[in-house]
Amino acid sequence: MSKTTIKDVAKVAGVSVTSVSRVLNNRGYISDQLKGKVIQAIEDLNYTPNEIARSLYKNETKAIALIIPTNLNPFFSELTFYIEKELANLGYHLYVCNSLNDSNKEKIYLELLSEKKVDGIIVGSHNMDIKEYDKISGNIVSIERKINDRIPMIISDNYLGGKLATEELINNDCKSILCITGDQDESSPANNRLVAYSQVMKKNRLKEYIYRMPFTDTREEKTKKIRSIFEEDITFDGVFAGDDLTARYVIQVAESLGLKIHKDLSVVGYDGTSLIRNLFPEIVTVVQPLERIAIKSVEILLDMIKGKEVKSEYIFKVELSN
Amino acid sequence: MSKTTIKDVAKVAGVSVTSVSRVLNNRGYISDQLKGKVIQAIEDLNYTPNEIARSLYKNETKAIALIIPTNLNPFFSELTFYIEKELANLGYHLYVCNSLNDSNKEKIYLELLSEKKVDGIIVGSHNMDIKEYDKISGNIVSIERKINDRIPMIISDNYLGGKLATEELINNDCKSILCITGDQDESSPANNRLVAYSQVMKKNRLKEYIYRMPFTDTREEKTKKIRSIFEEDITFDGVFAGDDLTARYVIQVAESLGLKIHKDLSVVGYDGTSLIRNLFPEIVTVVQPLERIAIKSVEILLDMIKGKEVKSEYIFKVELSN
DNA sequence: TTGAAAGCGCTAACAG
DNA sequence: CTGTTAGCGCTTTCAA
Repeated sequence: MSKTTIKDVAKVAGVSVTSVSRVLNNRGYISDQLKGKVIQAIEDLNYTPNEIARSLYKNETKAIALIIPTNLNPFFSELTFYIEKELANLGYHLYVCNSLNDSNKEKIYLELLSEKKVDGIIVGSHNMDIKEYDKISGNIVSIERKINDRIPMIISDNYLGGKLATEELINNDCKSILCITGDQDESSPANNRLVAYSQVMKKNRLKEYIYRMPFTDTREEKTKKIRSIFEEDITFDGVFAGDDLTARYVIQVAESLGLKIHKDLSVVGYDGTSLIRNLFPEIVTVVQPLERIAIKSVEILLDMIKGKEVKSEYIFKVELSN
Repeated sequence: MSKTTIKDVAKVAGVSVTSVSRVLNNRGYISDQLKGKVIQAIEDLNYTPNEIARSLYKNETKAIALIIPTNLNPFFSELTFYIEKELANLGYHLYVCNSLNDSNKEKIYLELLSEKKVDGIIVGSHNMDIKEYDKISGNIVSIERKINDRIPMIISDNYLGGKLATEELINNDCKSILCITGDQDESSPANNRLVAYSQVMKKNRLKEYIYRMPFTDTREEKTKKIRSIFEEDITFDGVFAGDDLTARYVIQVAESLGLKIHKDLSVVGYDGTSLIRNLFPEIVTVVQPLERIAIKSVEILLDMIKGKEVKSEYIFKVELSN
């Protein structure tokens, strides 16, 4: 928090601020002699350039914001991790913004862009009225979410995921398969999992059972709902859960009801984060290539910042665990 | 990303930039008439003040950095969540910095302070040579880590945690209790868990078994080590694990070896994050009041930024789950 | 009440 | 090769 500025360095080195700036940025003509003096002064004063001043001049902050519902969820936690890692490698820093599915909070975070505090935003959230995004200029990419035509989308192949999951359950001889999905709307890429489920079920002449469970439900709420589903007369022998946490809750409820997993009930989850797979290696799940998605998001965003043309959609394959 | 500046607003409103600044900051004398014109112009131009310029002038960024080993770990994930939440409430933004236990990375992140890109830093990491911190001026608080006398420390009562855990195992009639701990050095607060374990064991005339497992070990490495411990002749009937993930791995290995948890082997974990407790409600663990720790860290850091006096240590009680 | 002007720390024309 | 100087967009004395 030293107050040493480029002026102090210039004074101590006995040169102009320009010369200091030159060695700082290693740009422009400068004799080795001056350079030496400047470097010496910088060391003596333990000087660090003020990045804020640089940002103001360059109109560039080397900061990116990531807006997600909550980093408590392993999916977003892992996404955050890989994005931060990649950005750090490239000399950027990451603001993490938990919108908590509150469109008002999301809006406030988006202001980081117009306030010039960030060079770009990666959105993994989606609560704000989509139209609001139309007003916002600046560099934005979106993960697993279609926002508008100007905002590139990095997604995984949700249709394939839904297909793999449903087929896996059918291969396990399940006849009565419940699909638990989030409360996303039809335009959401995640909805394609549902489409795939329906198609595969139809093809196999099986009756569809769809249950919508809001993302925002707590563990207690989810568990309660799952319990009441299982306590109704329909006896499912397969569940395709919308995410791994839900899959785990289903397993907990089923076991508490005396069901044997794999034998009485097959469960397939979704996401396949390392944490969940470490904690519950036995879980069958659709694995998203999170690291690749993260790296691609960063790549696309930085391309946009550099003014390069980017495609409007990037799709990644998923696969079944094990 | 509009390029509208305060000058544009002034021009459109037909006033000086000073007046615009006045209404922006709601400070100083300004007639209602001028104020109205300015507000109108701001709306017409969809103007947002450039926070970077403000930061430069005020020498304050309203940004805080959190340096942790990795936000993949539920403990740090939850810490990040609560810190970000609290900061957002107070109008601050959070940079998340995963040091990956690499002292060089930690050093680079610390530069955020001297570059004036942040107003303060919360450190939950600890790899950098402690002496390096002495050179750093600026506002820093530390979580669960003694860095130096100038840096306040927010910790939980590790001694109490170790005591509760060991006593719980003894109450479960365990006679042969293994303590798995991290590779922290003796000055680390976490070391007090070990001290408590030793004292309680001694008091009960039980033989101590301590195993050090580096934080940085992967799940595979940890599992392998745990397996070889259990395959040796000593047959433990109790394990005090250094964190909940390790506890889970112990349980996995034990079950794979045909042991019944609770009956053949009792396990007590540490941390008690909501995620693990949701996923794994039956786990017995020492619960740290993470939200309170997070809020206190923010409070102390902001106090330091405001120039207030703060204590050098803040200790929080822990408790056993269930 | 209002505005002109200096300056936060830095970079980059432009002269020399 | 080196230095003077004009901003980057904003806030705040200080005069008017």
